[in-house]
Amino acid sequence: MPKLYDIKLKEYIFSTRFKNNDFKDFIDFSDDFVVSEQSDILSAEKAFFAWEKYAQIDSEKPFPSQEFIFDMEAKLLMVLARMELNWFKIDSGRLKEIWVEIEERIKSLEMEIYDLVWEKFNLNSPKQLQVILFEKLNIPTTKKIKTWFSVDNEALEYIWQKYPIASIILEHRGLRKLQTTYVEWLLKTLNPNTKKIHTTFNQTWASTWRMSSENPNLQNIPAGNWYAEEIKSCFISSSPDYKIMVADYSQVEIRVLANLSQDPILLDAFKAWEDIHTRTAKFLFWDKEITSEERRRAKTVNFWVIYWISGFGLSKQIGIWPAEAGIYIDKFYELYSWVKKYNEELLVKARENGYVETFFWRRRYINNLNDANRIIKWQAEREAVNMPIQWTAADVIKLAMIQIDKLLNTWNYKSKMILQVHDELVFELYKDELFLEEKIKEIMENVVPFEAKLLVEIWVWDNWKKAKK
DNA sequence: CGAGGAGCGA
DNA sequence: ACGTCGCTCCTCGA
Repeated sequence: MPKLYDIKLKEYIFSTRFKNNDFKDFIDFSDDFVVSEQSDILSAEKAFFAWEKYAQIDSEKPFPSQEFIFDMEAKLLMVLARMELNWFKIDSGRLKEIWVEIEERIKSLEMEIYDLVWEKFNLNSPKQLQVILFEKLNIPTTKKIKTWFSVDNEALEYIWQKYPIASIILEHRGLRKLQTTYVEWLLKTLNPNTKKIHTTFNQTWASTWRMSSENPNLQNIPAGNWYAEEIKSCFISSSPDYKIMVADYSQVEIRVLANLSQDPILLDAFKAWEDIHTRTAKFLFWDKEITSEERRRAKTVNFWVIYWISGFGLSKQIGIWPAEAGIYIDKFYELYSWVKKYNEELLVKARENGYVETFFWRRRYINNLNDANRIIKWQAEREAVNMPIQWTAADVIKLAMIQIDKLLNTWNYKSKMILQVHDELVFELYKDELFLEEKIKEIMENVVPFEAKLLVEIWVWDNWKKAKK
């Protein structure tokens, strides 16, 4: 495998000629050309930015595993280039139908709103909406923002029971979002010849070393409500010979936390294949039969406590009083006492060294841990606590992607990896290669020999829509 | 064109 | 003041 800087030297010329996305105008979308040229250009871009970023790190003190990380990113570079060439097929006909359906609903919601206020105004303008709600209708304000009072979802949800107009605005806004950001943007970025979506993966732009995706961003396709699921079902396989396979890391962050903190209760729960949210719920709510509502609350607690959230923040999340939320947080640390100890020691070390490290010794320098301003200090602490978890999770899936790509390529399988969404991989699975499902699950779960084993869930369908968890 | 408000995902 | 990050949309004023 060539080193990243070798790739960079070889491809530098391309990256300077085709900065950013300008190159798309030069691409002839006939198949041969795409495979050879575009691959070079995309790799070049990534190599260029990756090299720049590593050059920065090089100027810092060297640290043990730099070569390992460097090697991983270099290998991933090629994997991403291949993924971008595979593209995701879209059912554009259905997408256009959805656009029309949404448009009709939006029009009727608009009429309802204009009727209620006896006036036409621009619903897309928060400024105009503020005037209508807070001056014309005299609705009490709830949340201050820089300029005046907020009309965001949180504010509207607070008043919708007393003022029905709020719920209409909420629905209207949600549908506009789907229509413009997703349906229209997907149709715009769709390649008309191949009916496929070409996203660009950025390997090195995110400060967290997560990947990002743009033109279009395929990492924030909505899910949950009816229209959102309809949009997801428009992501289809490129031919009837292929299925869409989704492989999803289950609770990856809390499993990573278990392994970093070595908390015995947490480790045991995972080793015994217990449901971790129920485990927490049993402790929070006194060991009786756990209702689904209690499990849901415990899930939120598990999820947020690893982000070092305040009692105030947690209370807003689950709609309880701050004092009660504070009790949940204390309880969490009582049960998983090593997690608390681990976080405290991590912060002590971070203050001494000025940095924190991930499982793979990626390093993050953190400045404001001793800032006199509490707000800034807390933010730095959250960053310090978060980073080893989030970044380790990002590395886990990167390593898995490299191995899976190797598997698919050495045996010349027809199945392809087409997308990464942080803890989820999407494949086109060829009909004669269904056995790859097990192999891929095996790779993903064992790519890092954690004590609390990683768990991967897999779905296979005709499209990207999947059952709600 | 950029800031600000808003909202989607992980 | 009280998860983080990234991408995209729209408006509005310079």
